[in-house]
Amino acid sequence: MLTQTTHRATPQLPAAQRQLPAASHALTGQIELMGATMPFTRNAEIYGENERAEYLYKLLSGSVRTYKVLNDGRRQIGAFYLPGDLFGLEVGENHMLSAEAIVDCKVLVIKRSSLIGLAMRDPEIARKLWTTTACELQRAQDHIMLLIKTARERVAGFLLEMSARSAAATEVDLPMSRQDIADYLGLTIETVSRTLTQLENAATIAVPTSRRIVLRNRGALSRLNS
Amino acid sequence: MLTQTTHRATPQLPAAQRQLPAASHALTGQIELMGATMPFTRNAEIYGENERAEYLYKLLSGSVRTYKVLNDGRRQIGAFYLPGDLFGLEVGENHMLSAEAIVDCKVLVIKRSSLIGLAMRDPEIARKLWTTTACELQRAQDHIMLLIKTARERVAGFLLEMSARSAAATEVDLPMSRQDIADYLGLTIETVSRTLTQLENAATIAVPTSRRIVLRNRGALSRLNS
DNA sequence: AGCGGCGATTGACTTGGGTCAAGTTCGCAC
DNA sequence: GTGCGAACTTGACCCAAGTCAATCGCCGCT
Repeated sequence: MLTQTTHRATPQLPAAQRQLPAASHALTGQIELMGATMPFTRNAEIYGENERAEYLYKLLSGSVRTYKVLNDGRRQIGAFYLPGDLFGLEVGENHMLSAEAIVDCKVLVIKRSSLIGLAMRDPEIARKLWTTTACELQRAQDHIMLLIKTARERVAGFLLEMSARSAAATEVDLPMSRQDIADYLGLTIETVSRTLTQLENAATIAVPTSRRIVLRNRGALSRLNS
Repeated sequence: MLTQTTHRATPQLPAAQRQLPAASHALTGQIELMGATMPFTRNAEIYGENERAEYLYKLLSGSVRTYKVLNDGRRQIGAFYLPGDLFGLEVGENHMLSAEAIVDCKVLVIKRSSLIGLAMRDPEIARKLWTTTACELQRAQDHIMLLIKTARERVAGFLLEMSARSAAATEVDLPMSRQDIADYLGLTIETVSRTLTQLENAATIAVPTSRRIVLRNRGALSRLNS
């Protein structure tokens, strides 16, 4: 890789620590009353890539993954969504990724057309729609930065990101499988597993159960996170 | 990687062939009259990561790269912009990436605040701002899909993308160096070079000069592009 | 208790792409 | 022309992560 000579003087906080302009806070008003709450069971499809984007979704409980599948079967997970997150908002007619429930979920479903109609009248709503899309863009750009790093850096970054998004300070409860993590990070399940045990051996984390991770040395993780 | 069993029935066109909702067409109206045209010389910084985003930019001539630098010096190029493209539009206060002129450029510079003021009054403008951001999101998501592929697939995807964006059908004139391409694709300069000669040996492309590439077998490239 | 079965871990081996080090080509200044 | 430097290419070697395969551990079922 390049050794860039011109460096910015004001380094940005790493993605995992930075407070994203929370999509969860946007669009919380009377708009939500326009929606109906729907349940989805584990692994159920919420919408598919290229389907018409009739609705916007707000996750009430459970967790969701969005993804694309290449025609040779490789899957790339675009994002994980946790309760409070908005997802599935599109500007164009169609969804760009598919969405599935990782575990049983409750989702608030909001008609896109009525929201856009509202935005035509109310610049405040229009701005919130725009902000929500910008939030996704930020997420995607952080994701790109993850994908150019080493396996250890990617896993560290992922753990910090999940930790920043969950309530508990030092303990992360992962709703997704190793396969999901691997497909999010562009690694194999074996590499994710090996990297976690490496970090555990280095006393950086503890893994009491496979879905529960304790951050024992956040500094070390942040250092890895570049 | 995963062998996903549930496949969508309606496969999407690969990114390079799909017609993006062209940012170049958005926001072309009286708004442009609000801007002043500015020249930038080769390698000049147009704006820096984390700087206040006072302006939105429309490239009139030349080409531009946006990028981030990790604190160990690795650089990731976020996008290349060609004449007609808009860049540097932010919803938040600050730029998320830095932007530099790849060659001497002429850029139309538009005040963001006046544009946003206009959007408050005119829902048409508001929607165009939103669409422009959605366009960047699409680009970022396509970029993510590139980064999980093999070197040959990345290079093929890059060539198809550049070809789709340039006027000439079978010939691509690259404004950027091998280092820029490498930092865009998450590869090293050596791997990019080797991959291009591989493709040349396979009669898939021709490389009359290092900045000029002839697509001799677009089908083969598309097949690589997954 | 015993039996599957699935997800996760671990091990042995392979390989694609990175690293380091020469060359080569091209453009430009003199 | 000649000389120089930057960009690019090529070669030899190495290593991080992928592949393939075996094993473990946990949970639910009968």
